[in-house]
Order: sequence, then C-alpha cells, then structure tokens
Amino acid sequence: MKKILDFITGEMVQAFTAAGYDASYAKVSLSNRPDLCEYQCNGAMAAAKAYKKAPIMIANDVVEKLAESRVFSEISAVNPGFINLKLEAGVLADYLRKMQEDEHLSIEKTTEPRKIMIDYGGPNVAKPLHVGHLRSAIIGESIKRMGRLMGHEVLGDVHLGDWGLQMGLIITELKARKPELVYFDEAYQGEYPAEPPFTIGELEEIYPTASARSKEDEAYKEEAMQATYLLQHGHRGYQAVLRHILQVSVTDLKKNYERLNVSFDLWKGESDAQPYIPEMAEYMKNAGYSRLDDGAWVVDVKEESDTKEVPPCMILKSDGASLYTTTDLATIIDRMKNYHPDKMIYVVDKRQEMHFIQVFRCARKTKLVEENTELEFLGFGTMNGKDGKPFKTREGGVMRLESLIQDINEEMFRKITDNHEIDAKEARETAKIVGLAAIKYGDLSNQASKDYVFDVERFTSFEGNTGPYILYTIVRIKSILNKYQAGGGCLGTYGIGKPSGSSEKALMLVLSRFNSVMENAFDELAPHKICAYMYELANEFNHFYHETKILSEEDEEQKASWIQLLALTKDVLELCTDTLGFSAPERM
RNA sequence: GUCGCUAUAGCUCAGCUGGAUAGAGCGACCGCCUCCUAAGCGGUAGGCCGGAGGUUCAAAUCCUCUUAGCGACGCCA
Repeated sequence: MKKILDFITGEMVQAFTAAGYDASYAKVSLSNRPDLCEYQCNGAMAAAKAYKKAPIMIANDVVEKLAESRVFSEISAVNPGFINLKLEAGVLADYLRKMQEDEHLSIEKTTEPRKIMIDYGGPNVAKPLHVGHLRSAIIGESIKRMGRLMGHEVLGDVHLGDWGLQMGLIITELKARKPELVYFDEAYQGEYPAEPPFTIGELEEIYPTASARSKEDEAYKEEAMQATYLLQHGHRGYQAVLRHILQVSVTDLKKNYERLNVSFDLWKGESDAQPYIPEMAEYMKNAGYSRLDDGAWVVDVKEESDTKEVPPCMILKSDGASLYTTTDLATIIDRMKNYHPDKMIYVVDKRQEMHFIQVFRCARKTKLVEENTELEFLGFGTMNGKDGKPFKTREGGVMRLESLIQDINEEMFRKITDNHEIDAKEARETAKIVGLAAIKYGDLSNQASKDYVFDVERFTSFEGNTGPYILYTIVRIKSILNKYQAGGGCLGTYGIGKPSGSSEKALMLVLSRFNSVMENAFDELAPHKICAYMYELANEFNHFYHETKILSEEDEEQKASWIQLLALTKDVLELCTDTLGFSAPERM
C-alpha cells in the first residue's frame, strides 16, 4: 500500500504544479507542531529564492489550488510560509480500512528482493555466552526479521569463533592436563573416540585458564601458537579435539540462543573457511595483489581520500598462519560460492570497524565479491552497567548470559506475583515471555551504534518506554477483544469508521504511519525506530482507552468500529514485537 | 601522536537528509478507580542542546576551531 505521506504529497504536487511551481517543492512531512496541524509542507520557503517571491505568497498560491481538495479538512498558509494541513477524517478511516484488509498490514514488499546474509560476528566456542554476545544476537535477529518482512531473502550465519589461537590454547592446556589422551599421540593412526574428553563446564574453565597462563608464560604461549599452526595445517589429533569442542559448545549455544528466541540458518564457523585459504593466498600472490612485508603477506588497502592510517590487510603471518582477516576473507569466498548474496551485513562490536574496513576493501580490490555486492558493517556499542562501565557481575566477573536471563526472569516473576493472584506455573511462563521482552526492548530501543546502560530495574519496569509496558498494552487490547467476542460480538461486521474524537484520530494517524516506519527502520537498519513507534502507538492507544468506554457503548456500529480499531492496533503492535523477536502473553 | 565516535532536563534516552514554542520516560510534586487490567491516565516543576566562531530568511541539526569522555590504529580475535 502506498504510504500516507506519499499520498498526501501527491495531492500537494498537483497543487504546486497547478500554481506554476516545481513539483519538487511539494514534499509533505509530519507536523512538528501537532497543536497547529497534522502535516506540513515547507516547500514554499525553499522555493522563495528560485521564484524571487515571498514564501507566504507562494504558500497562498498553493493553498488556493487546494481549496477544492477533499483530502484535507483544513489547509492554511502561515507566516513565514508554512502550509499547514489536516487530513479529512473520512480519508483517514478509509486508509485504515484498507490497511486492515491488506495481508501485510499496508507494508509493501520490495519489488527487488535481495539475498542478504547476516554475520553475527561469532561467539567463541571456547567460552560461555556472555552479555557481550547479547547485542549481536538481538540486533541481528531483528534485522533479519525486518529484512524478511520487507520481502528479502535473509540468511543468518552465527559464524562461530572456532579457529585461531584460542583453539591452540585449549589444545595446549588439555595436553598439559591429560597428555595421555590419544589426540596427543603422534603415532596414533586409528579412529578417535566419539565421546568428548571434557564437558561444557570443563571447557568453559579450560580456556580462561589457558588464556591467563599464556600471558605470563612465554614458552606456554609459544606452544599454543605452535598448536594453532599444526591445527591449521591438518594435524589429525588436534582436528579431532576441535570437533569435540564444537560438538560440546554448539549444543550449549543452541540451548542458550533458543532462550533468546534467536535462531540461525547457518551454523558455520571460521574453521569452515579454512579450505579456501591456501588457494586464496596463492591467488593474491599470483595476481600481484599481495606483497611480502616483514615476512608476512599483506594487501595494501590505503586509499587517496583516507584521512587516517589504514594499515595493510594481512593475509598470512610471517609464520604462515592465518589471521582474523584471512578467515573473514575466505568466508566471503565461501559465501559467494555457495550462497551468492547481494549483500552481507556484519553485526559486530563497533570496535572492530577498522578490521572490517580492511576486509571489505581487500575483498573488493582482489575481486572476491562482485561490483554490486554490498558489504555493510553494523557496529554496535558496549552494554554498560549502571556505573557506565562495561556490564559485570556484582563480583566484577563477566556476566554469563544464562545468569542475566535468569535474574531478569526472577525479577519479572516477583513483580507478577506481587501484583496479581496467579498460579505459580502460569506466572513462571509469563515471566519468561515478559522478561525476554524487557531485555530485547531495553537493548533495541537504544541506537545500536551507541553504548548503552543496561539497567535491570528500568528495563523490567511496567512504566515508561519499556518492553513490559508495550506488552501490557497489547494484553489490555486482547482482553477487550476477548470480552467483546464472549459477549456475542463478531469481529469484522463493520469497518473502522471516522474518528469521533481527537484522541481517536491521533491513534489513527499513528497507525497510518506504520508502513513508512517499518520501511525506514529497515533502510537504516535501525530497530530503535520500531521501538519508538510502538511506544508512541501504545501511548496513543492508552490515551484513547481512558477516554472511551468501548464495551458499554450503546451504538453497536460505533462499538464495532472501535473494536476494529483496537484489532488493528493490536495487529500492528504484534507485528512490531514479532519483528523485534519477542511476543506478548495472553494475560499478565 | 593520528583518526573516529559521543556530549541534549537531576538520571536514562529520542530528535540530527536545517523549519514554527527542543521531546519522552524515570525520579519529585499534584490529581483521577461504583466503569473494558490503576502494571493505567492527566497535570506541575525541571534546558545558554559541552564551549566559541561561521554559513542561512531559518541551526540541537551543516562547516571550522575548541574542551571532555570513550574507542581504533599490521603479525590476538
């Protein structure tokens, strides 16, 4: 469906043209003075110079041409040259009726669907999920859903961190602890055991220990680097260990992501890109893209216009081992070959921006991607605690995702049972649903690129711009709709009618913006715009709700019309929550 | 050191492709339940939009300088 602003602008274009002015000045925007009008056009002021006329005169000319229009109920030219507009109530009601009949609630699917891959910047298989992984998962999931809503084909790749020195560290530590394991017997030729030699709990402890030790013990670090090299060059036993690590970690990760209602189409990892590396390194050498520098193979990616130093992109270290950049480049080859995406979006900590600048430039320069393949870096900021420093446990350690979710759920459970008589089992379920909304909404309502403060108390509050408040509003609507139907009312007998009051019209105006908000949010990869919209919609609804006694309305047609308005409000809110990756319970 | 990001009410944040009186929420204070979920709604107080110049009819928004905080800057990921 056409966006309401485009529709109105279309009317304006006619008026500007009829008055002898260029159509480009006819752009209409939402009013920033709702007390004066609903929409405004500032084109007369912009046009003043070109036509050497006072803006107000131009505005007057245009307004005159609109006198006959049935689209607006009020049109006025105001000094210095604003054109203020109010939409005719019937036009608005009409628009909402069509919106309600539309299978996508007015959202227009793209006419040029693209294949988009999202890279979630990989949780490390060696470590438990911690809060640092939260943002990538939450933001990525919402981007994925937004893309699909707009009609694109979107694939999410978790892209595990399962390569590099961290693996060498685990192997080294494991070897130090259990040297008798067959993986370390160089003479061993047989099959390796199916059962992993460690549990997830042990694995989670091995890595930090090894990492800490490598920082103090040079020889140990040396050994880990050697193990990394061997792993990367086909050491059978080490590769078997890697498989175990993956096996144990992925099972655990899946469980955790499920709790977040986050899923991936691909469970690829850095190790999957490995087979492409030797050939890629050769290719870059032979094609003259890379050069030897200090023993390492690098590709220059500086550009004339750079205001800062962009170091060369390193393909192979001087010891021949690959790096983060190598893997990411090889992954691009893998993706182009097997999926051929039109676009790749990396949802990664913003501190990695330089790395991706290098990777993107290198991929372009060496033609790993096609000219029109888009590579986009969506960097997000750090999640901080109330003290403004990176989020930690009370003891100062890294907060595990599991614990965070559990804390939030406990808090929600407490609030739910404090406020209502409800059986514990239902309260537990509800707490989970509302808790997830609290976390996700709390995160997504902030601009992704900025650091933000994760405040449990604030996020779990039912007041203000929070997930629980949004859900509460949805639940309220559901409750009324249920009661209406239980009382014999039938949805859909009448359509949405003209608004009977100002709060009703305000609600309708917000609803009419839905498609434009969604489209814009996806274009800018900005989930927080959906949050802001939901909050505005929920506020307008609650305002209307308090002024209007719906179920006791005597006029059946009026009542039915309101019920339809509520149904549409609910559908829009739920499509928003669904797009952001959470949902509302039936009751709370 | 170079480059980048951020700076808006006591706190947490919107607004930034320039437009009329800079918006929310929390916290504070004052009201509203015989009535669809008061986990709600209405209202009051609270701002040299970090600072200084500039561009423009018009600047929180664009440009320059400056201050403060954070971050990135080739053999970690």
